[in-house]
Amino acid sequence: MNLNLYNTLSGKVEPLTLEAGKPLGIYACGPTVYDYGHIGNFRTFLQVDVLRRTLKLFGVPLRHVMNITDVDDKIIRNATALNLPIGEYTARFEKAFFEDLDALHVQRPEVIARATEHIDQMVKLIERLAAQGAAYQAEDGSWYFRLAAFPAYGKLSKKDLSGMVDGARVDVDEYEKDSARDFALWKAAKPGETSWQTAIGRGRPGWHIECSAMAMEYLGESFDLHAGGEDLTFPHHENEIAQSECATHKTFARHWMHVRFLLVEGRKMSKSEGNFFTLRDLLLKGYKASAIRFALVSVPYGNQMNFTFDGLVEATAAIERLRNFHARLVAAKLEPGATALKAAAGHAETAFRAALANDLNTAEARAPIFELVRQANTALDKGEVLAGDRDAILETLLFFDSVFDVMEDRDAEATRHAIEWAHSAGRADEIAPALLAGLSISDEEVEKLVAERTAAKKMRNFARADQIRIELAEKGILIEDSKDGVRWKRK
RNA sequence: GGCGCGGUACCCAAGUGGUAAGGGAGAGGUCUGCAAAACCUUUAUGCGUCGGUUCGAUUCCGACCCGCGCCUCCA
Repeated sequence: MNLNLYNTLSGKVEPLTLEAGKPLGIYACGPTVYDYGHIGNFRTFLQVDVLRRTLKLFGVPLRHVMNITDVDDKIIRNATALNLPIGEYTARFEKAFFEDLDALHVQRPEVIARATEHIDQMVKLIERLAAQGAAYQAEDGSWYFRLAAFPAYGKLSKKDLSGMVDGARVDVDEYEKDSARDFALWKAAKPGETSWQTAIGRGRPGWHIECSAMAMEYLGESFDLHAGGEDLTFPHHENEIAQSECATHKTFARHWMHVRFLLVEGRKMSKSEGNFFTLRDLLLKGYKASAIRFALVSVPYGNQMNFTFDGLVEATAAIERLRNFHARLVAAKLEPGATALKAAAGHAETAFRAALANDLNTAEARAPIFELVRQANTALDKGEVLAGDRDAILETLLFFDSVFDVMEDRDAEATRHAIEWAHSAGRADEIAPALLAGLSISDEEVEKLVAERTAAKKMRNFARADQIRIELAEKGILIEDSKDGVRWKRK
């Protein structure tokens, strides 16, 4: 199946085309590792994860590159304040970033590229630009890209530069640029700052050049798809296009995907609004990683999403519904054969794939899955499900989960990590009491009490049975009796 | 100011020129020792407002109101 994806460059939904024999090349802008990631960051990474999982579902071989920006102004400032080498500072946050991605089940890209490990490639690219007069060095030793060298500038963000006057809203006094809109390719070393000695002088790379250089290094001078948050459209991606296409005279990325920002409780997320949350904040409040993933992924990437705590509660309930159904289906004792349900499962899968193919419409993709769950539950109630139906339904769920990845309950691990981190980071007071209650009882102890309750029930000692259930409920353990046995789970 | 996006039930959220997916929540019911889970019924003659085009608009066009984003380094 072909994926139709909105292309910022053309302003239209277009099929993502493959070059014969080559894996699809994707470059997705990664984090600047200067702090813990917030949910806005993760919305973008999660939506790119949906993209890569959808392509894999469609059988498309991938080469997905993500950069790590591990040198920039904020990093230097923060590391200096802590009196740390920047490498030590960034390593800490890079590690945290990948822990967070793991908690959210974001798959690793094929290539992870650190800016500081590609200085050479950046310098060569700047030299290439300089050779044709598109880059120049200012008196302080910094290098700039000459916007005048690239007339197509603005084609991605649809900006008309002729209306923009130098100096109007631009800081012109800091460096000696030919035009205020020229952007930095290379920043001359300042005393005490991290820098590299290179053929173009001592200094450090500008932000935009790293993505151009690393994308070309791993995907070639022209590649399939470039993705990132919507804020990057301008100036970051526009600048990448300018410097790359100026250097190579080739189309840089053919397709551009931008993930829209989220709002938190209806407002732009900001520290001053008090609605700024890292993943860790949410885990410590007791929200499950799977619920956060499901909530962040369920609104299509092209739509602004409103992230709310009610939404997390809802996502938790929706996932429960799926997991309950899955467990019920697997445990059911079924006769061989198949009914119309088998075909229904196939239709649900077709609708699921079609929704994703339609510009990654995750909201639309969920619907047929939930519909199938209801149909199958109804049939299970009536005892009408046969083994062949189950096989087909489980297969559909597998495809669904290959993209959404919320069926298997691996939440306790992410929560436990967050709690350990809170202790080490001096934030133990932020851990929700309910989480601590849940930790106070092991699986073995739960099993023992559940067995005792089952025995008590058998002897019609309902008082004791209820007492155990209440006791467990206080620790966040839910017990469910069914014809096929007793099941328990952590809330 | 320039460019762009959106306003769908109690909440979240798809969608379509021909009469409103899905999830959550609420209410009633079935099942159950009690629960939980599950199922059934129910909750928008209505899709920001006002006009227009059309046999017919929530869907197209216009105006207005409201919210949001980008406009030099925030995903």
